Amino acid sequence: MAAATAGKTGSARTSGGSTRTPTSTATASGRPVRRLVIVESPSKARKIQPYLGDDYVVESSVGHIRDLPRGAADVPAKYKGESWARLGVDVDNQFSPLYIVTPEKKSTVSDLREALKSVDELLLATDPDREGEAIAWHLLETLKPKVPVRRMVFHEITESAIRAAAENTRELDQNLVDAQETRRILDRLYGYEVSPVLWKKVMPKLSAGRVQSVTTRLVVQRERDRIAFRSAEYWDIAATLDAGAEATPRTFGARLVQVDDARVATGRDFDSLGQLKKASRPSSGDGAGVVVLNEAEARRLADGLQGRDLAVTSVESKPYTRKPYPPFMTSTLQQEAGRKLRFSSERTMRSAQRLYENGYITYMRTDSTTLSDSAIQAARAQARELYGDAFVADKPRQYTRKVKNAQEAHEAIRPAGESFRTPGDIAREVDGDDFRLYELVWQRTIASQMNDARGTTVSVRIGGTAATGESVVFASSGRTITFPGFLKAYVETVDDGSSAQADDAESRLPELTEGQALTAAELNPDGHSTSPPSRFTEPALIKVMEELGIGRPSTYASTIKTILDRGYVWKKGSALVPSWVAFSVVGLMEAHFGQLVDYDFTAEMEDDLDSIASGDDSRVHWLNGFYFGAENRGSEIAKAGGLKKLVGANLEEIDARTINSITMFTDAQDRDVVVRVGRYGPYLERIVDGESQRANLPDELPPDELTEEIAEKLFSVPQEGRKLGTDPETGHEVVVKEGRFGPYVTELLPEPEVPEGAKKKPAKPKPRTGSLLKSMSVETVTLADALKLLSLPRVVGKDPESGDEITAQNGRYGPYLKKGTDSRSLADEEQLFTVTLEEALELYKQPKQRGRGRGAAQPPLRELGEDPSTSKKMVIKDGRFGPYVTDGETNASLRKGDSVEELTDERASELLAERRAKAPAKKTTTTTRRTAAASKSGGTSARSSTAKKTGTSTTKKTTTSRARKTPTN
DNA sequence: CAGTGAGCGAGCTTCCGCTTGACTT
Repeated sequence: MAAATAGKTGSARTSGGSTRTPTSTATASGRPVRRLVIVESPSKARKIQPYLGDDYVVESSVGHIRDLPRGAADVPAKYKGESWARLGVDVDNQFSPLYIVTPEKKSTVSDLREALKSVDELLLATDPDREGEAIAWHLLETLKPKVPVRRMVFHEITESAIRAAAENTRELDQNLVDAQETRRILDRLYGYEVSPVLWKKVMPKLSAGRVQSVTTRLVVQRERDRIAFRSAEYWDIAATLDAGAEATPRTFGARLVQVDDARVATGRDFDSLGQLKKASRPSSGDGAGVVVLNEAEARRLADGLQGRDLAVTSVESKPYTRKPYPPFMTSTLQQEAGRKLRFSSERTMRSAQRLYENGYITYMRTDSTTLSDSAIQAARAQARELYGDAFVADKPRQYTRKVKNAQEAHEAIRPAGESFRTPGDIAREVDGDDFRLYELVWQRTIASQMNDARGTTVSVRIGGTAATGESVVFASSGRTITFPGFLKAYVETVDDGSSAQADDAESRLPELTEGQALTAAELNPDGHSTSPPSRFTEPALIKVMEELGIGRPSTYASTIKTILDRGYVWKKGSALVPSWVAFSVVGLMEAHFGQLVDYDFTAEMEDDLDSIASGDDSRVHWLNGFYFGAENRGSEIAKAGGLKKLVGANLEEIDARTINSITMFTDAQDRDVVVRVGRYGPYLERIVDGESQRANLPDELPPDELTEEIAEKLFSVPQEGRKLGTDPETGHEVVVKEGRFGPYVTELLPEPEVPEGAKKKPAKPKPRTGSLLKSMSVETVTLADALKLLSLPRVVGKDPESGDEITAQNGRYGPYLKKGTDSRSLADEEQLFTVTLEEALELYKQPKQRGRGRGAAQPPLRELGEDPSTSKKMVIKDGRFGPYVTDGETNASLRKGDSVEELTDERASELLAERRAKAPAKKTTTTTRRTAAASKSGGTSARSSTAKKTGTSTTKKTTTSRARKTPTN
């Protein structure tokens, strides 16, 4: 049963009005009080049960049990006709949400109801965070318990903590529940209002959302930076200096850092576009500034320094200490498993889930780095045992963190238990991914309780004067680690493509003193070029998501899966590359929904949710601002007039053609080279002599590799398809191609010879073409198939009465016969080649019929009874769009979940009633209205705006903007 | 991105977060 509630009632109070705390231990009859405890996770329930004993029954909700309906199919009949049914939120009535028990949770809910029957009290022990509070409230609303209810919270799963939590319960925090509900509704409104804009303007089935859209934007922006990047070259001198025979090591490396008063530029002086940063330019007033050496200068200097005296001008020694890293939380685990083990975040989470369920590690979806006291003791004990006292930190280390949106409902991820099993201990039980991940968690946890690594860093500067007069300074630094501390147990891996040094890397310098003379064993001019910012890997992207506070531990992996599934991003090795569609979508969002893809949007939302949780703001007030707008307060989107207005205005204003055109650069003739995102994938276009020139873009070409050079190459490749062979009759080559209307075969005609003295080129003859039949595919079509297709239309014969020729051909709506302007559909494609004149004439004898099968009317799939409301006989028929029920006047498609065999008369009647409610007008008016609507949406759709037909039906704005654009194209 | 003649039941796609099995290949 779908439990629907529109809006909250006063029943959201716990303990049924009772205020007794702590709860009593016995019933009036003297029997011990039995309590049902509901947690979120089944394995947590198993773990807690023994701590609480026989008077408690511990069950789990397995996450959320109710949610907004996913789509129309989930909406209970009662609300189907409502204007807000699509959203599942009654925006005009206090944003009342419609909650239904999630289909897969129905059995969980009935199990919980059953368990509730035998207890005297209910303890809602869901996680101590916003979502957990909401789950508790949903349980209360759904189970409607008759017994007292209390909220139980704990942050640690130990016997004492659990027992204490059971004794110190509280009431449900309605404000916190409100904050969660606000978050849920905001996400629904954002996702379900903005996604349809993308369907109309870019492509069907695309999606937008608070988390995925910003994440996609990050990847697109990085690619844009890479495209804009221009590599810069800078030089310095790498010297090998000799400290004399006594020194160890005798020689060491140093680099030129200064010439006269100017600092020699290094990679850090260049920005993300590869250009010298403003602050580093000589004109910035920063002393004598920075000098970028070129090759000639570097060589000249190196030559001028040959054999010159060098001397140590300063030696600076500083202690090096490095603190251990905090224990893992979800994001850092995914990052390190990605870097060290090369696991995708999904693979990491799958493995972690197994380890958790089998009792090897603590809960794996957490944003906390906190360890329980017993875990700290266990880690210290094990570190002591393995590495000795000196390696264990003097005092227990606790890692608190203040990170955006942290809810900290769980512990850090660590080995489970009061004492840890070493990887060796579990090697027999666990292998593969799970073993390697456990080892990682174990090492990191142990290391977190160990001592700092200590050592020394030494910075040396060496001066000299070149024969040509310049004074130069070389620099060198060394790091020695005298006490490795935690590094002995665990070293974090450095990101791919990062210039950072691992924490345990050492480099030794000899003992040097100020004034000490040195000689240069080698002076090598050294050229460098700046490199573009590297692409995101999954771990790197998750790190940024976490820093921006977008997404939650339970969703990092699934968000990445979503943007992969939608085709916004694809993987090249471990790098994430944005698709051209992503460029279109992000471009649209930035231009028209800028507030929604602002990197700070979630952070601001979290602040606002906090004020709802603290009671300073209300759910309805906030949502009103977000959806309907508010002038003086609230988010940027509220000031912009609210989401609803924005979506409406943008549907009219956004020009699909502009959105789906990504101008890359201008070619040598100053023509814009544009990537167009079309229905059949992206292609390149430019206007040459007033004509559009197009080229296919290879699927595997990352946007930043589309250089001018490559573009020229692509343009020069003829639009060729797969060659099938040569037509023996004409000698023309036959190819199969993907076209605007799907796959087709065509012949390649030889270039016509231009007769001498001819002023104009002769008109090009048109090649024969033919769409593939349904039974054929681009991959498997043969030359024989192609020749058959090219032989169409086939002359079937002449109508003896009129003398008109009857032909069989393949058209827009499939195979058909044509006689003048009169046509008849053929039942199957094979008939194109086999139908005889007699059969054709037989077909023409029958009047043109709609919905006909092979001449006879299609029998219904199933007969139903009479519609109780109209007393009309109902039948189920099969149509173009699948089975539908009809009473002769109204037709209604069967929905998801309806089956032809099991459809009841009641359900059929309901479907018909719904259909009637939607289109109450009479036939004629319905037709005109539908036509109008169709041409309107056609005018704004990406697909049609590129097709010729819509020229007349495009909106004024589209037309003007296209007209304006034409000259530049 | 090829160009080829109808008339007609469309309905669905999509969000973020919280949790695991029960399905089939």
